[in-house]
Amino acid sequence: MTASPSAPAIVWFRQDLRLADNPALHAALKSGRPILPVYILDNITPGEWKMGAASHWWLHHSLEALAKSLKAIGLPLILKRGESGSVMNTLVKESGAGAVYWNRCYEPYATVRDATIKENLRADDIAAESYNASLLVEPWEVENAQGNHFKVFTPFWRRAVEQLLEREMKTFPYPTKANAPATLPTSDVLDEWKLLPTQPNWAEGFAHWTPGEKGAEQALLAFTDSAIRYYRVERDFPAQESTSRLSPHLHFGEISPRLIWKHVYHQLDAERIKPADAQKFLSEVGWREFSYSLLYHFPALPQKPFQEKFAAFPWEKNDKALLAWQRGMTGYPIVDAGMRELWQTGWMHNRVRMIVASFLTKHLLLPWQEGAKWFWDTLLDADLANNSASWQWVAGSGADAAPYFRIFNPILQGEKFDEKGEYIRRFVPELKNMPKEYIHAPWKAPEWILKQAKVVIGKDYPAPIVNHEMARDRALEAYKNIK
DNA sequence: TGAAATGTTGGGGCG
DNA sequence: ACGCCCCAACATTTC
Repeated sequence: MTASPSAPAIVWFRQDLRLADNPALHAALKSGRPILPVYILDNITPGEWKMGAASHWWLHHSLEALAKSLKAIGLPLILKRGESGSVMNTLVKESGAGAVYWNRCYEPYATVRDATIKENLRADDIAAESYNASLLVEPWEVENAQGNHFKVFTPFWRRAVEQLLEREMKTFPYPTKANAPATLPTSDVLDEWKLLPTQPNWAEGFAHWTPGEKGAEQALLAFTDSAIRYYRVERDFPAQESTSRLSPHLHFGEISPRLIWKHVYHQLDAERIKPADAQKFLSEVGWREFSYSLLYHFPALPQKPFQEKFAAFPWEKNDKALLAWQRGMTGYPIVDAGMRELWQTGWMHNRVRMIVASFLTKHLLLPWQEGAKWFWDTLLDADLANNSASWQWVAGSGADAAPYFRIFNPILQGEKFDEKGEYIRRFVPELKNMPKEYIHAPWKAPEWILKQAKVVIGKDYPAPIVNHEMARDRALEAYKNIK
């Protein structure tokens, strides 16, 4: 049986929680059918990569924002929970839908899941179409001369930019009005999903974020209006607010990378920013594209080392050390500040992410997968492609990765990038009175300095859980096993 | 998008 | 004036 043209079109929202430049929504509008927007909370299909606690917090607020925006153009948002395929099946039957549109997800479990759903829908004569809303280039579009996917970032991005400049970048306008079906399926109540923490409310420190499409747009405008000018130089200093902070918005698809690209070029054409500044920022967006390409071509990226030889690396197991790292109690102030920033704010500055990741994998010799899991649960911008690719990058096992022997010295990194210790003082308050000369290695401070700063090492602030020189030698020794 | 070890150079102290 | 040593300062190599 073929559904009538007046049968509703379901728009299945996933990681595209926006109305602007939303191809699936646009397709539904174009179809002329009544539109039924749906979000399915699927904590079954993703297996071990089901959404983490911090992401749940963001999702709650983002869905609230999405529902509000949809309402303003005349549409509801139907919330359902369960395994995507069977929920969709029920929804289609209940609503008598004639079409289902969605924007692609690229996680391995999602591509498999969505292919099956599409096949089943079409077998029932229901139109099913998917679109690209999340990436500047599809992961399969960027190939080298041999027709393979790139394993090095620079040539990848060069090729991608060439392609992007060759073609017109199409974006879809923000819709003004839409029609909903006369009868609606029942919706879950968002609050009953209990996505927000209650006791203890560990999300207090998340308050400065504004999830949702409007918050994303504000963040983009604020950044491209001024901070992008200093981004190239200042992005490495965690005490400054010089990065875009767009990552969670991008992950949830509250902003389209195409609109980011267009907006940066617009600023460039108006000569409000310099080409080098625009390029630097866009190349960071490019790393996201590169990560998606890697995950697409190497679906085991979240579990297995991209470079096979790392399968034999002698990682250790040490729950006590892992816990100290997670809690920001390693005794290395720059590491601890980062881990506490993560816990308190749901985000960590990129420079510090590299430092803490290097510390986990090289100073503690703990597997990068452990770090990836912790980030997955605590980051508001937790994104399977970015998270997996970046952890492998630091660990040395990834594509175009930092060589394993590039071991960060947490003291030097602190001195270089948080010279005055502002960032450390913000997140490690027990060191707030330490003079900058000793704040990066407080255990080396003379007795009278410690006394004056009211710090007893091992009591107020932990002694270093490993000795840097010893750890460095040990890491290099371990590396010899796989060289 | 490192750090440490090793090598080289050149100025100054000093016999 | 000269050679020698010391050691920053910088460069190169290695991990």
